[in-house]
Amino acid sequence: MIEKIDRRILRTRTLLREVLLDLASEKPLKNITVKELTDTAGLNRGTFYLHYQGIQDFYEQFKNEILEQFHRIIKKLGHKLGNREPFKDPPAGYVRPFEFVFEQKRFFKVFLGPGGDTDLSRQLTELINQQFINAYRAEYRQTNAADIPAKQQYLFAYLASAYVGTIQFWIQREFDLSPIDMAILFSQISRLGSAHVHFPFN
Amino acid sequence: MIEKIDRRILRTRTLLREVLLDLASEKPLKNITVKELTDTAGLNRGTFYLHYQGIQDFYEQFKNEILEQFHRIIKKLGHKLGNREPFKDPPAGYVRPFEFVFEQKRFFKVFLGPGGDTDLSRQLTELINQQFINAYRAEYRQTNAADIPAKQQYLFAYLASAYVGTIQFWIQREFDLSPIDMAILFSQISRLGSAHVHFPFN
DNA sequence: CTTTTTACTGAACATTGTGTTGATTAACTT
DNA sequence: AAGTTAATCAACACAATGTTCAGTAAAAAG
Repeated sequence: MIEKIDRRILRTRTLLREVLLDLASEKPLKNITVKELTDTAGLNRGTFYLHYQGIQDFYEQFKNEILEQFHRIIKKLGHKLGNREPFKDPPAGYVRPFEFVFEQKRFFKVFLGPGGDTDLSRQLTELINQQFINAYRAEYRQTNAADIPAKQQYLFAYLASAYVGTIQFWIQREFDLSPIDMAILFSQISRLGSAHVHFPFN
Repeated sequence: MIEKIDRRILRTRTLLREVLLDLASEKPLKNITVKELTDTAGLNRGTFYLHYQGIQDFYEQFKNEILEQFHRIIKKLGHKLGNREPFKDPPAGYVRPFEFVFEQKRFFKVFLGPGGDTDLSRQLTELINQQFINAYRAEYRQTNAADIPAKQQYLFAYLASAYVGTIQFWIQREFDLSPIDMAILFSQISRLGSAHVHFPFN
């Protein structure tokens, strides 16, 4: 069932997001005000409050939408664990997350970059971490997550944060590698470890 | 030459920090105001502005002091790279960073946890990343950092963010492992990779 | 095309926190 | 004990917030 949303609502909401991403590339998120947002959008300040409880709520909704999309993408690749071999020709599912970040580059640059959001990085990491845990539980038929050995959990936390951190570095370098290369790169490092990785002189 | 600082100055500054860490364990940093800070500290609001330009400056100074201390600790261990073997009996230098985090647990819980600081995680990662780069330059007699192969740089970014992420997870788990165990854990995962790590059942 | 619904506007309002200032008091240093 | 300086108190203008309500414009429904 498709909810029909008033075109005016859609227009102002997307406009506000566009303006936000513009403003946020000049100054940290925390210094952006509702007044500034609506002024540059040419909207009445009151209009903002018809849609959001406050600026915090505005960010939250924006983030949640992206997080949901990201979640839908990564939950497909069920068992990242099984494959112990690093691949040279990555399955599409492993490339997709990087493609998504690239598609939403304006968002990620702002929210994941300096002066960005306090929690997005953590939230992404947590999402990926959960994915690892789910895969582990499926493989070892472990009912509840608390039963997973501590060090195994640390491994997942390690990998998840390395994953997000690598993406952040990728953004910082203005996406100098392709999504495919990123998928290969990550699989190589994380599976082989720093001691066994040797890159051909690219 | 040791600068003698008026005891009153020292008292109010440390008091403000204490109060901050108290308040911040109840609510996100961004919702803490100067008024709230000084009220609960029993200080006049004007006094705050005798010491800091604003709340942002206050956070900045606090962070920078910790970052400097952390920097002093990790710059000692020159070449994390050389050791390709994971160790079971870690050198003191590799344990020290974890000890430091543990000593400053109140600070790190607040600034690195949910509702914490926007940039500290990134700044720590950057600090460690630089350490890797320095070590690499020393080893390969590479004069400037830009000449380091891209994928090598990605490896460093990967490791640095994994390092910080592991610490964050450690904090989240209320420091369930000892600093020594953390040092061992990190060296094992990062050197062997997820494919070759096998933890004894504990 | 007309009617009805509803999103946006404009302006006002009280409230809260900010950053600064100047005179006074209290505490520390020498 | 004298001199210095940090903290206090109260007041100030200022800016952003969140809310309200009557009026207008644009969409959806018939």
